[in-house]
Amino acid sequence: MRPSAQVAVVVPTPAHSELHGPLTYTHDAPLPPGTLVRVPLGRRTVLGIVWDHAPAAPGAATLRAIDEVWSPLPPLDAAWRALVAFAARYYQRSLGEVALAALPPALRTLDAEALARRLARTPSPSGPTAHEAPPALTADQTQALQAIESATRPVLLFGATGSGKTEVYLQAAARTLARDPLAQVLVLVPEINLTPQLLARFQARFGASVVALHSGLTPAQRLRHWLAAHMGQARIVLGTRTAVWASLPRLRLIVVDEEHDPSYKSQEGARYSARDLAVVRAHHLAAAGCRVVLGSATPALETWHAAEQGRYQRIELPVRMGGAHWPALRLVDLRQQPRDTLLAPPLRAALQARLARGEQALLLLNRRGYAPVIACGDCGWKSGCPHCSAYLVYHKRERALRCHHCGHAQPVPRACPTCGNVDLAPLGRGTEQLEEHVVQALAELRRPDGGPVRVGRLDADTARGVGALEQTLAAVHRGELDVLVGTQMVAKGHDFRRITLVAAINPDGALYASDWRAPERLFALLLQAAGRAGRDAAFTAAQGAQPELWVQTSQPDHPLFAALARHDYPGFAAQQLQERRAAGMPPFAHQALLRAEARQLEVALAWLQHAAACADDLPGRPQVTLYAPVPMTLTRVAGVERAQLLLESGSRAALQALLAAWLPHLHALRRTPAGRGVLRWAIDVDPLGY
DNA sequence: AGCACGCCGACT
DNA sequence: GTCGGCGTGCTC
Repeated sequence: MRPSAQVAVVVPTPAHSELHGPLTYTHDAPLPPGTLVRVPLGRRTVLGIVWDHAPAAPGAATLRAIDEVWSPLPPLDAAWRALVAFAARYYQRSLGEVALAALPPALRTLDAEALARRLARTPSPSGPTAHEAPPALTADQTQALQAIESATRPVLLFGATGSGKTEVYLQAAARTLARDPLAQVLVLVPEINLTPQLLARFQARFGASVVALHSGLTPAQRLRHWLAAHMGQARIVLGTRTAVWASLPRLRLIVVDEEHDPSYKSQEGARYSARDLAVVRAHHLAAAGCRVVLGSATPALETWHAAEQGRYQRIELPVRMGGAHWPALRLVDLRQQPRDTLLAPPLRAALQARLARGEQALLLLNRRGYAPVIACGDCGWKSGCPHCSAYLVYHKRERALRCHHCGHAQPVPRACPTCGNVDLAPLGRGTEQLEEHVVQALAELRRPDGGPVRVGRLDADTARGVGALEQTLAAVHRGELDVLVGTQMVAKGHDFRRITLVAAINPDGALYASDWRAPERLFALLLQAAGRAGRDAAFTAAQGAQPELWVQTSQPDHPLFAALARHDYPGFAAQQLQERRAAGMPPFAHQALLRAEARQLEVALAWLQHAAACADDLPGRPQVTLYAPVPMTLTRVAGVERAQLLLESGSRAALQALLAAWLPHLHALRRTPAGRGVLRWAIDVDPLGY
């Protein structure tokens, strides 16, 4: 058989490669776009995807032949390819990198034979097996459901904890599946291990037609679930941000739960936003009637702004909470307290009173370890990381100093390394110290049954290991722990029945932080944390307890707290948006970052300076502001210096045009003297933090 | 990114 | 005498 057709194939060429379009291969017949193939690339063979158009002039003198065609597998459809093509263009990555990263990693290791074996073992298509009966909806929920069904724009489902968003998702999914016997639904969640309840509820309602897609699965499970989605057997796919890439040939509804959550933004590789791509994906499928629902109690300001402008349709679910009260806000002015106060007297008294009555409490402190740094009182030495521009955190129980950025660990020195002083003191507070402090402060206290108060801690340190997280949460749930101390991970989605007091020990970092998105995140965290209190209305009522949210702060007059006291997200958002508009910040401007890494900071900065110079005269340049290159806030991590250059424009099109035209110049810089010593560089479109 | 080829230091 | 350090270059 003589090769007679030229076929465009997308292969995994990384962003740094200058091969960013499809490559041309030969085959004995044309192949439909979306077909998976194995092709030779250099000295290896790789997985590739047949793409839509063969380039007019292949860039290579001699073309090579496709090795293997995976014909048993249906091609990836046009809508999937459109999503990948959009993301590659928008986030300035190569088509191949995005397309291949969107497939389950295990697929890349298969050959045609192994694939055939696997497909033979896939189960027969399963419809949604009716299990648990859906509960009756409230009037508000019914209205929300109807609005979703008739929506022609993305829907923002704005509703607090306890307003019944999940039931709306479930019934919207049920109606979508009922309307079209082949329809598929995609549900995105921030972190699957923190929301196992949602998966459980979907499985209880829809049975085996629900599959999960997230990084906690084994490679084989992930592949099986991906194939089930691709073959149309899975009717509902529930997963984390990577699930936005799932091949779903009959996708008709996308739900993005907790849409404001920063974990939807990928921070390495292609820096995509799964929430934004979900909106794009639904838009591509608008003609087929696909809807997208973004749900949150504290939407991202970008999303809120889009709703204000009418680009998204806002649907509000009023809080019901089964008659329970919204927690009252109690502020402690830390300026009136001694430095480094952990529990101010009024908070301590409130805590003791609650525990003595048999209620539970949740204490939030966003720093793990015992103290964020140890210092010498004589010479001023501080425990800096040898590889990062950060302090080593003191972990008392481990007797170690640990870097939370590069993983460096060392024993705690007996004496100051510079002056020999043996009196080294921990500075600042972490969850480990808070736990110790709370245990001491409550040692004398007795619960109504006469037992001692039991204190538990939940952070990345105690949650390590299989099931550790679930065990602690279950212990709180069963009432075996009275106080739970932890980082923000305790605020997410858990249902603690008897918690009536939630306290943020010192969240001020977010108010001083140079990160201008910090207030938005803090508001979301505190509102979410407050939602943990008073969940069990019957218990709260029987106790005669008004649930409380305590915040210790040295800025009690910050407008954030006034809005929080009123439980007023719209008010908070209006105030923040006004500030953003005045300062010309997103969502009133569009941003991108060029980041560079090198062994020496000067090298990274100089490269960015050269990069800025090449941007002159490019399309879009007049409408884009390029700021001066600066070191990142955390300059050095694991021995690598990092710097960045911010680009900002009122016009997304101008920014996109500039970035696209800039990329070849940036690649070319690699071969110039300016490129020497630059380890890596990357463009981050719509960056979250910097 | 892989994965080669390609020239200079401490080991079986 | 080799094993191996990562510098530089290529992949239809």
